[in-house]
Amino acid sequence: MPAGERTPRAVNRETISELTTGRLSIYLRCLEHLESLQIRTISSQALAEQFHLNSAQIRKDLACLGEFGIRGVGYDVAALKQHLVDTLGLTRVRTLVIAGAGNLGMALVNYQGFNARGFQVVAMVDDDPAKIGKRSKSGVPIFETSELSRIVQEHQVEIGVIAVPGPAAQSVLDAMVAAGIRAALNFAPAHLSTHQEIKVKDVDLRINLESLSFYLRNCADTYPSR
Amino acid sequence: MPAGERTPRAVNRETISELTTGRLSIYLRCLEHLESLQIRTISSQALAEQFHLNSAQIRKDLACLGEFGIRGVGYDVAALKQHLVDTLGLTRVRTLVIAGAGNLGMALVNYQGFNARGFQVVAMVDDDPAKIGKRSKSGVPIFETSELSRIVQEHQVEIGVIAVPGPAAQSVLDAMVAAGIRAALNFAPAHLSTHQEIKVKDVDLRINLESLSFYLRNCADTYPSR
DNA sequence: GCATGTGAATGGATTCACAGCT
DNA sequence: AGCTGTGAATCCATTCACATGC
Repeated sequence: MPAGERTPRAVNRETISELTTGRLSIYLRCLEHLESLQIRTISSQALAEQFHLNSAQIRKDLACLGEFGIRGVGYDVAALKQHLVDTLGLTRVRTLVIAGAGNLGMALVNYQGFNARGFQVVAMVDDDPAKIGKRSKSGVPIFETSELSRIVQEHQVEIGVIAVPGPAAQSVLDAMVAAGIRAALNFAPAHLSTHQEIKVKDVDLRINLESLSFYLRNCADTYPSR
Repeated sequence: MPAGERTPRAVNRETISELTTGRLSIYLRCLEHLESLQIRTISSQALAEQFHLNSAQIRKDLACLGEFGIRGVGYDVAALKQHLVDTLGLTRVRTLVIAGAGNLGMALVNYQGFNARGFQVVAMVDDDPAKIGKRSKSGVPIFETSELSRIVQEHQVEIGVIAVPGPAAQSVLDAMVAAGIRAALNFAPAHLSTHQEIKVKDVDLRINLESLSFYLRNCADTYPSR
């Protein structure tokens, strides 16, 4: 190995697991919080306490980005934050299209998290003629689904959000692929046969409720009083 | 072991992992679909193809419920469905309260999945005086947060949904615990220090978006054309 | 001394492969 | 023959523990 190597060793980003990237997102939040508190330096130990995580895990996760910690001291908050932003691809705004202007779609378009740091909803599409031409509270216009391709071209849309009923989800996904979208967030409770060209992430709210139901059934159904 | 044992061996439900229960929910959906198609029997092989899963995993998961498959044949759709419903505690309706009547809370209260099989939103609470006394489109009333305890008592509420901004989330969770709620779904992007008495499940929509951003950054940012 | 970065050890979850039942 | 149920093997993630560097 050449001496004096300064650039962090090439990190194979493709080898970072999704579990890890999820935690990187969480660390990023925490760092932003620390920055707002004017804290300059943080140790893996201190971070671990905040999240009930193991400090070794945090160090392993962060080591994926290269060596940015300072031994004996900890991590520089600002520098580490910048590396996380970089690694997660949040240096530029990613544009979204939401398919489905029903309750869920409308909620998402108005939801802060979908229009905050790094993300922006540029349009919605829906099949209901009554909705076409209207706008969300926040001003996002609703178009016919057939216009998806044009919208994607025009705004360089990168992420599609599927907020349509289950049976319609597959055809929406297919349309997104055809339009050139490379990543999608699927809220429909359906198993989409997915193409090579697109990365789909499922968010299934009912599974979460059912998981809580399972918990209640096994632990809390047997509560003593009541 | 006594011969002629007919009841399935006692299954320790506490040993079923969350990953497994999540898949049980998915299987349940699929079985409902199959039932609507009048299909009586299904093999783990066939189920596996639908979900891109391994058939051994499905068999292991289902074995958690006891031995219900028929060797050489497969699983009886109706019977298996009933066992899943049972195991997941979906035999009776679980009542929900949603804290936060903002965009997200309103979306959730109107969302089908939150008022479908087994779940029912009975009330919302919010701190904004302008919202108190109003109702959601679907008719769910909005109360002051201070009334949480009464609502929980009155409707035997079992699940709390936290749909308030990050900073308010912890105090809402505390109030839910105080009111006797045993399970919560948290949409706030905050790390809640959790009590023994309550099971909290986090749903972080931003993490999902950031995960897609990470994917785009590493695979799709380097697309050839465009 | 103190905290990182990391090989080694552990712990889970997934997959394989086959014995056993229908 | 066909498919389940499951020990054994494998794979992946987490945790431990310590050498390394500030």
